[in-house]
Amino acid sequence: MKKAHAKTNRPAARDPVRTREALLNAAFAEIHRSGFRSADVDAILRVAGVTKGALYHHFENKEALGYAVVDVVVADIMRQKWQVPLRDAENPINALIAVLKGTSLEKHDIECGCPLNNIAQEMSPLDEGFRRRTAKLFREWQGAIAKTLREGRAHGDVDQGVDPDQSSTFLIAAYEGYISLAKNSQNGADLKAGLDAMVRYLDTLRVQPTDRLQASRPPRS
Amino acid sequence: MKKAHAKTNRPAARDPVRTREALLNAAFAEIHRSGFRSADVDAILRVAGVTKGALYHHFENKEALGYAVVDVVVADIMRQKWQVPLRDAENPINALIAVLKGTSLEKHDIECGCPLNNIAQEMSPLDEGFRRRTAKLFREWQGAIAKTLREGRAHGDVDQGVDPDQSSTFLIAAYEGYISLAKNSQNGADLKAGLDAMVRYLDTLRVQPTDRLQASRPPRS
DNA sequence: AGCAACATACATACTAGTTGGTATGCTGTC
DNA sequence: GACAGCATACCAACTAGTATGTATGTTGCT
Repeated sequence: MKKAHAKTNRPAARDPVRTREALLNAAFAEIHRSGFRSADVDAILRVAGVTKGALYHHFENKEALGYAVVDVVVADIMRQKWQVPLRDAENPINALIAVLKGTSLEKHDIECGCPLNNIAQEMSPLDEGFRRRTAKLFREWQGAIAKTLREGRAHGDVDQGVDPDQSSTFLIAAYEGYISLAKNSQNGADLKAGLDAMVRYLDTLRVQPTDRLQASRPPRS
Repeated sequence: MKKAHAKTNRPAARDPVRTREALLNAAFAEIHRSGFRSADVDAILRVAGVTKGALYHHFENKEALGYAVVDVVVADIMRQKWQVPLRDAENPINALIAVLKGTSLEKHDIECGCPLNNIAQEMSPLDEGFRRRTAKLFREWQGAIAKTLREGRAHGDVDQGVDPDQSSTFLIAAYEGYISLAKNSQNGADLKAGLDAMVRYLDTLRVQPTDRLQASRPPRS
């Protein structure tokens, strides 16, 4: 009996779940391009194919919509990219390298940057609700990498000298930094070079011969 | 007849240089806090102690004011913090470490983040004028560090295995990354830990005994 | 005197949010 | 099992506030 509405991206009449998702997806795209404050609500409605009434039925205001975008859409993107591949990986270093190599070098993605970092940078000083939400996602991200490294260390794939928390934070900082630089230069080669540097760093975290000093691994306690 | 308005921060009557500087400084502060697009022109005027007429006498529009802020104020901040100390440094590694240690851990500075990166992140995808200007400053910054490292290598203070360009870009990416994370967490200890990690990395760039393999130095060609 | 350097008041445009109303589908009742 | 009753889902037009930018007037140097 479910209405099989066909081709448009406009949600079928009376399909609140679809409507809500259409709004979230459209809002995410608009926010990703323009930032939250400059995100045009009317543009979101046009893409979602609904009107103001629908929006303000599902969300109290623009801020609540933005919160939901972070809680649902951005959170899902990050978890799909990082947590899921790391969760059931045989070798953590290989898995991390694979994730890095999976980073898009598409023009559009480079120009828009990291959605999580974008919102965090824009809203952290201005809105505690956004700040807490993005900080939570950063913590989850950092914790997932640290956990993987810790397990890899126990399993003999990661060197004992590695501090999982420091290395994890370092990886995230470098990753976001390179993405930021590439967003500015609009040059995919810059991001590629940065990711390559990170891959080389990750290789240094593998188990090393114990007789060799390892002074040159940056993040250690 | 000269109105001897003494105590306010309002520029002296008929002092165009002062007026222009007051506008630039007020605009920088406002943009640093709120970003360019959400920067309130009236708030800038209030802080600068002038009116719309003065603003639009000196600048064609808000965009031109923003461009000037980047070209003058932000450029000066970056050069004072990096280029100047590096220019006449005896030891480049020591100088870079000193610059890092000079990074403010004040609450206000952590919450606002790096002015250059802020504007670059916000405006790069939206305005080519801003993008070119910020990209130029990043290039200058990157070039200055690379030059220092190159000279240090020739002088015997930096290891021959170091690629000045890659290491320089890496330093900037990590620096901006850590600042971004701290801006989000609003935790000065996070930034401190990141800077410490960078200092440890910088120490690995010093001349090393040649018989030791140095696989674990991230940015190399 | 005449132009640069401002101030004041106002026009114009945009945009988040509201209001009042309509259509749809579920649910309990007979 | 059908229909009254009702809550949910949505629409279109409007409002109120805010933002940039402008038109015009005034003041002070040189």
